[in-house]
Amino acid sequence: MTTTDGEHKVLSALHGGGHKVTPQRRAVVRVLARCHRHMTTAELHAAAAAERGDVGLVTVYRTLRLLTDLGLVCQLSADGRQPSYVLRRPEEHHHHLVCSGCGHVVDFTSSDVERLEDRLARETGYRIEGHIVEFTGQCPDCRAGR
Amino acid sequence: MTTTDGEHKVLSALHGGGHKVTPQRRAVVRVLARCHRHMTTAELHAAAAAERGDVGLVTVYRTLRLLTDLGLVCQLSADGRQPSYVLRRPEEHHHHLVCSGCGHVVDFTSSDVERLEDRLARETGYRIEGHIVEFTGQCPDCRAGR
DNA sequence: TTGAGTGCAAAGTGTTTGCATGATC
DNA sequence: GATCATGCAAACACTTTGCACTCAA
Repeated sequence: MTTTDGEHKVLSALHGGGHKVTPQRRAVVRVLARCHRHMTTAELHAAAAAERGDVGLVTVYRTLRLLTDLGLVCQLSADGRQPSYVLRRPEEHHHHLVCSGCGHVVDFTSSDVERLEDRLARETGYRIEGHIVEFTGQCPDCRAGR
Repeated sequence: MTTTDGEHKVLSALHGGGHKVTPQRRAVVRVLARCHRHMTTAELHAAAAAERGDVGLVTVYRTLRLLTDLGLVCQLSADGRQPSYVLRRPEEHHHHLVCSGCGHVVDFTSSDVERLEDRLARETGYRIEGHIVEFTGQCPDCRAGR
């Protein structure tokens, strides 16, 4: 039963924030930490329940909300209907490039986005509050047919 | 009963595509053409029904789906939960800056996004297929307190 | 005239909430 | 031991679908 860095970091943050570290939360965090794919609530529930039978779907919803509020997890709006989630790895502000095949997520930062934001503020008079910048594509593996 | 350019363009496109131009569709298109705000399905339904009593919510859903498929309307994923919609005004590929106060939408194009896309493709080996780029902020009016 | 379009009601999803039980700190 | 977390079931919110009727072309 190996413990990844990311997993440990999240559990510490939970504990430090006065939140209880329960087996269910461990299971969800472990799943998130182990893969670099984005997952929907339902997928996470299935994976977490495979580790520990007693992880309810409702708990997964509540855990994801908590982790998102704490800034430990990023919510991806992209793709289609349901939001999906990935562990937040870089400390600084970043964006995501998501593989439409396997769901693998690449984090990246870009001064282009900040520059664009400045330009928009200047030209429109808006005070920019936030943005969604997400790219989708096929990763090298999926392009090669696995 | 004034008819805006946008309204006319959309109705022509509908007709040209072999779709019927019904009073209900007219009402939805008119509402969309008259304002530069993004609106949810429910908001559009309320506004369209105010013009003509007999516009059902289901028809609004179906009309928005059709218009989106035809590329006449843009679906905004941003904000919170439900998607919202705006008439597609520029012909070319563009992005949106949305006011979090009044919902006004500014269309813009940016070579920064294309540049970023190229860089990502080069550095990650991904074949980029699409992106979501949406900014939110407060428009000058809303900043001034209306 | 005729098939696309509409409205209604019902069914489908995905998510949240109320409440009693259970486990962490 | 007190409190926060969990699970279940029920409630919710949004969207889609089945079906008979209507109307634009």
